[in-house]
Amino acid sequence: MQTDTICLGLLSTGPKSGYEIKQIFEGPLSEIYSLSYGTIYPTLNKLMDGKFVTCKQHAQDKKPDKKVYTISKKGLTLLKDNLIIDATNYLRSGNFGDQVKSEFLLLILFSKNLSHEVIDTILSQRISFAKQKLELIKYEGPITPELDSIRSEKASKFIRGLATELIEAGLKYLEKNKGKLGK
Amino acid sequence: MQTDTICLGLLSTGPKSGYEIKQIFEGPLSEIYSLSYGTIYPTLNKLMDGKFVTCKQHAQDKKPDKKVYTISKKGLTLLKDNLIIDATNYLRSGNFGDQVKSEFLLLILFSKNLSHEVIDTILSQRISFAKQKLELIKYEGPITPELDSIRSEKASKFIRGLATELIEAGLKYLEKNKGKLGK
DNA sequence: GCATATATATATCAAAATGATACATATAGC
DNA sequence: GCTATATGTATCATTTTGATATATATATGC
Repeated sequence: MQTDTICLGLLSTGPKSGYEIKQIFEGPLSEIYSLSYGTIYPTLNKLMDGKFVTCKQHAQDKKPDKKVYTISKKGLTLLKDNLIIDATNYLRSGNFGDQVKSEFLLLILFSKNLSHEVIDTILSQRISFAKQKLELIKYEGPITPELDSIRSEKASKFIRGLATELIEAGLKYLEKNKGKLGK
Repeated sequence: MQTDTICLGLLSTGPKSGYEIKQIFEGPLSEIYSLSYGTIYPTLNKLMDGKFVTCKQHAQDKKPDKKVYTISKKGLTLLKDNLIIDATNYLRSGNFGDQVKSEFLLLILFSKNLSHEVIDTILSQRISFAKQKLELIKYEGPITPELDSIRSEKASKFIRGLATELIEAGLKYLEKNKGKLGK
């Protein structure tokens, strides 16, 4: 999916700055996708050039201006068109485009070359990491309005539910099978 | 994790060609990681330059020569050194480096902009896709020797078990909740 | 009180990776 | 006989990353 489409999709749930888009990928969407500043800022500028978004500069005393982007009518049209194309390509290719790169699992795969102590540490660190993730994802308390506009979407709840199930399944497996790897 | 380390790790389970490395990322390791030819071939050449691997060219009549790479002693040392560094960085950073980019979940996230029919199709296509994946991952029948050298590793079985649990959990969730998204 | 770390905020860029394409042939299906 | 897929290596423009720079405010610890 093009970065343009992803940014427009996020802006379709409410106006946001580049920094806030990045925050979303570090928080609520970290199980789904990621984008770096080097991709986000140029994309927002490109969307500005094409009038797919508008920008309001909020002066903040002593902090750099906050540039809040709002999707335009033209942008919303582009978003819908692009999503339909993406969905159609999906269905045709039979490839759902999920890209997973897990350094944890690579370390496990190559664990023959590591000592048992290191492997044990990696596994237990991973388990506590997964528990933290679960706490974070289940958190329902107060949050910034920008992040909340994502969190309250029906689709977002669907995805959080799925992510929760996946993390729990992984956690359960690791706790049950961690002994089978080392010795 | 550096591409060098990943290729060395795969070669540590037996000699392989660039094409076979790619095949592994399309098949048994598709749940873990991916690499393109544009990354694999230059990396193998770089490893050759540094004498971390050796290469035997098998002439095949009418097909291009098959270049089979074997890890050297120097390469095995580098692999172990790099893995320890990676494991240590992991533990220090608290970041397990998993990178997930799911176009499927993005489509779901932005599904407000799609028709119910398209959403339903995406969901049911995804469900049958997951079922295919499960069949593939559970397959224990005959396979090329190169792929088998990966499959028979203890770590590999651990990872396949984990992948199976994750896919099953996701499948169960989708089947149970698919109705909650559309209407 | 002072130093250090973290959060807010945008921007840039070298290095790395992708995705597409090119080339050449064999086999399998229709 | 045609077309699609599989085997196999290689290249390259475009995209993305990951690190860094810049600037300030606030919170934490000693």
